[in-house]
Formats: sequence, C-alpha cells, structure tokens
Amino acid sequence: MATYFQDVAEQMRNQIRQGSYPNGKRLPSEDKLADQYGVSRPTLRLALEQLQNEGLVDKRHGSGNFVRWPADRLTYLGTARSTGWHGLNTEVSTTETTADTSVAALLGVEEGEKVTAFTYLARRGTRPRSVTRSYVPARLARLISPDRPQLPWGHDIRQQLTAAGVRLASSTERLVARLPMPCEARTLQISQRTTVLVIGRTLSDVSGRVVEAAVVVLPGQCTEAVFTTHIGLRSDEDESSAPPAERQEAIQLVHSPTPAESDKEVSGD
Amino acid sequence: MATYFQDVAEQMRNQIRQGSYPNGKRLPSEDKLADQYGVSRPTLRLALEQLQNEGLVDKRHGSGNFVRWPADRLTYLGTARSTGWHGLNTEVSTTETTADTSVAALLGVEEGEKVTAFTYLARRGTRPRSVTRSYVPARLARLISPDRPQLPWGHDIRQQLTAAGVRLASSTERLVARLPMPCEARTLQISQRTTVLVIGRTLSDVSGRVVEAAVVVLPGQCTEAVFTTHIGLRSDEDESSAPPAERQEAIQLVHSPTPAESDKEVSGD
DNA sequence: GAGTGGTCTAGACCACGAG
DNA sequence: TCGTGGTCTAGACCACTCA
Repeated sequence: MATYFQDVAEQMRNQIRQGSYPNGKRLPSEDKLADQYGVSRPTLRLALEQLQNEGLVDKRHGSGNFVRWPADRLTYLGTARSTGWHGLNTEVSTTETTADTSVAALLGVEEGEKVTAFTYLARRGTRPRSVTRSYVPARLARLISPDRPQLPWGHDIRQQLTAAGVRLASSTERLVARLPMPCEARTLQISQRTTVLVIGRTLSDVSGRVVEAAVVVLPGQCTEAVFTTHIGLRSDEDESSAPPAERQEAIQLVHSPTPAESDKEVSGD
Repeated sequence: MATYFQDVAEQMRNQIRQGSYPNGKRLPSEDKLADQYGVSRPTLRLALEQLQNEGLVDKRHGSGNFVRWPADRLTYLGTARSTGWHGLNTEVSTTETTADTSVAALLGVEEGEKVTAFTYLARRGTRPRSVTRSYVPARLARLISPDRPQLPWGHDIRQQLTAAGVRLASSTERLVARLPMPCEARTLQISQRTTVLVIGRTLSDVSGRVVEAAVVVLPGQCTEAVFTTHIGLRSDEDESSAPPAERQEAIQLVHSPTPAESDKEVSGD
C-alpha cells in the first residue's frame, strides 16, 4: 500500500530512533543505501528528503548525510514571553536603507522613506539557525544600539524601545510555512526543498503606529514557535478594530543585506 | 546560475501572476509543459511542486494541474482574537475514547483515562482546509455540545467552557511546520510532499489544570496563523512559571478516527 | 583526485478521474 | 476506455568537500 520511498523512510527512521546510528554519524553513501534497500537512488533520495524534513538527517553537499538524533528543536517564543535563549550565538549588523514596497507596507511609512535594518544571524555552533531582519523607522533608530544581542530574534529592540520611553501597545505575529527563497536557503545552509517557518512581526505603540517590523526565517526542520495568551481580560471584544490585513502575498526576507555585498551573499562561517 | 526547475518555476509563476492563465483553469498536461519548457517531466514536476507549495497550483490526480490565483489564504487566529471565519463550513464529530500517551501528556492526565475527542473538519466548498482534533477530559465533556460550530478550529469549545463557568487562565499554542503524516495528507487531500502547519494548543484554567488540548493541521500552502499580543501589562515577569515543555517530538494528529481502525495506523515510536 | 551529494534525463508502469 | 498525474528506474554529469 505504502510507496517505496515511504517504506524506506520508515525503516531508516526506526533505525535512527532506535539508536542504530549514533548522533552525528555519517550514513553510508546514497549509492550504498540505495543498494541496501533495493531501490534506485532517486527513490532513496526521496526517503532522505522526508527524514531531512523531520530533522532526523542533516545533508551536507560533498560530505555526506549525517544523523541528527535526538533532533533538538529550537523554540521561538512569541512576544508575550520573549526570554533569552541559551546555546545560540547571535550576530547583528546594521544597515541604513530606504523602505521598499513590502517594508513600507509593514511599517506603515511611505515607500522610499529612510529606515534602519538590523539583521540577526543566530547560530548553534557554526550552523545558522535563524535569520531575522528587523526594520525601524529612521526617527526611532537612534534609540537603538544592539551591540551584543542576547536575543536571537530582535526582541532586544523591543526592550530598548521600551527603555527609551516608547510606549508599546501590541505585537502581531503572522506565521507562514513555505519553501525558502534561494537566498534564504543559502543563508541558512539548507536545501531549497525543505520548509521554513516564517514569522512576520509588527510592533505598535499606544498611538497605533508601527514602531518595528521584522521577518524571522527559521528552518522548519528544527524549530517550533510558541505563543502564550493570558485570557484574564476579555480581549475578544476589540477585534473589529484591526482586521488582519487581507492581502500580504509573501512574507519574505527581502534580501538586500548590506548594499556592498548584495552581489556576493552573506554567509560566512 | 539557477537550476532548471527553479527557472521553469519562475517562468510559470510569472505567467500565472500576470494572469496568462485564469484562476481555476487547467494547465496543459505535464508532458506538454515539459516539451514546452524543454525539460524532462521529472524536472517539470519539481517546478510544479514548488508552485504547489506556494499555493499557486492545485494538483489533482487524474484530472490535471489547476491554477489557483489569487492564492487565497485562510487565517488561523490565535486564542486572543478567535473570531468566526466566513466561507468555511465545518463538520464536527464526537468520540469517547481513552487517552493514549501523547494525549495524556498534553492533557496532563493518566494514560488510558477517559477523554472526549471532537474532530472538526473545515471545508471551503468541497475541499478540506483544516482538521482539528480537540480533547477534553471526561469530567468536563458533559459541559460541551458542539452542534453547529461557527468556529472551524474548536474555539467554540473554549466559549462553551467559559459559559459553563470554567475559569480559564491561559492558552498555549505551539506551531511546527512539517510534512504531513499519510493520514493527514489523505484527510486534507494534499500531497505527502507539501508542508502542513501544525498547531498544538492547550487551554488551562486558573488552577493550572489543562482543560482542553487540541491539534490543528492546516495545509501550509494556503494558510497563515496570526497571533496578537497586548503588551499593556508586564507579562515578562512570570515566565519562570511554566517552562515550555522540553520534549514533544511530534505534534501530530493521532489518527484514530473511529476506534475500529485504530490498530492499523498511527505509527508513532 | 577520490568520493560525496545535487541535478537531470528518457523512458516505464501504475492509479485515478471522467466520459 | 483514455488521458491524467504519481511513482520508479538506471543511468549521466556537475559541484562540492576533504585529504
């Protein structure tokens, strides 16, 4: 009933979970595995693709396929409980730029207006685990100096805004599961065929203006996002105030890293 | 520079977005498209798979590939603003069963204890758009009667609990992007190779007990999830109270629709 | 340079849907 | 029944990694 590649995936999954292969160990080459399971290499590769999407296998071009078990997942914590996260080291870079169409729409400013972009790259060890691009209108950018960020998804910007006296009112986070754009795949060092979890976030102050907009891209295979809602006060009433934006086609990391390196790519390791 | 299948996908994407194909129209057969773009059918199918994951193409076995543009997305609204949703018709079925391991863990009850499961199937037209399985401990089940649900993801259960006097305190929603289990793919009528967005939700009362646990499975290609957080009160302080559960391997719809067929499915580990 | 995964081909056969 | 998409094969060549 099941297909070949599902069968093979099932068998390999069990092998890995039972610990037949230790974590970090290289699997036999795809040719050998194909022989071993009696299928062709394309079919075997479908099975590996499944396991990769489950976070059980880590493919490395030129090196091999590696076992990832237990498949540790990162947790993205929603705005309500944005605590720090251990085991990730995060780099930030700052760029002054102008809002393109999608950023302008998110931030609620005119297209071409000046904004400051903060790019967070979080790694576990040497492997990238998330990219965040956070945009702040120029008028607020001077309040922020993310030197040594403790928080991998730009939540320290919120803290700094608060500390600087900006009165924040609400945060909206919009999640989509999709395949990565080519540049995202490259930056995160994942295949273009594995899913990413994309979070578009806007932060508003008490006057309703958006003071920060961000896009977080996380490899679907090894992350989850958690949101906690306190139900104490009846917050169901005011839902007519801000209809959730009917058209927003693609939440995407608008790849324009620093104008200088925009032809070469970010990366580095 | 780019690969063939990305190139083809790009071209077809532009064609579709420019409206060269009207919404709902059948594309030429894969053989013809492969000829047309000068690639083999497997390569063309990779391109189609991309577009399918973007929600631009609807594949129907035996019938053809159909244009879906504009690619309307459903919006899952997090607990804070769980309003109704128009254009979906939802069916519910109720099952009394006993908690298996994963349900027991979610609900915080003993394995084997009696629980009531509500299964929501939401459709747009005839096509399924989400499956929700909501579990309530037997002691609370009598409070609930989801006759004619207005809400496709079981949020009416929360309303009924509130109406019955249960004092709710918080809701935690945990999102993962992954490939569907075979049974999920069948229920949602999607390919096993397109991603789903899975939301695990637990609802706790003021005493900290979990009163409802649910799993929502949404086709990634055509849904997004939105969470809004009000920042008025400082909710950052109490985050030590409930650490977000270190191990929860697979949030999955534990397919046991009718107890009868539960012996030959499921899997797990 | 040897070995690995990434991409691609040109076939084949099966399962499904509609007339 | 016929055309469609779903799966699978056995090769081929390229790009990457590492010794």
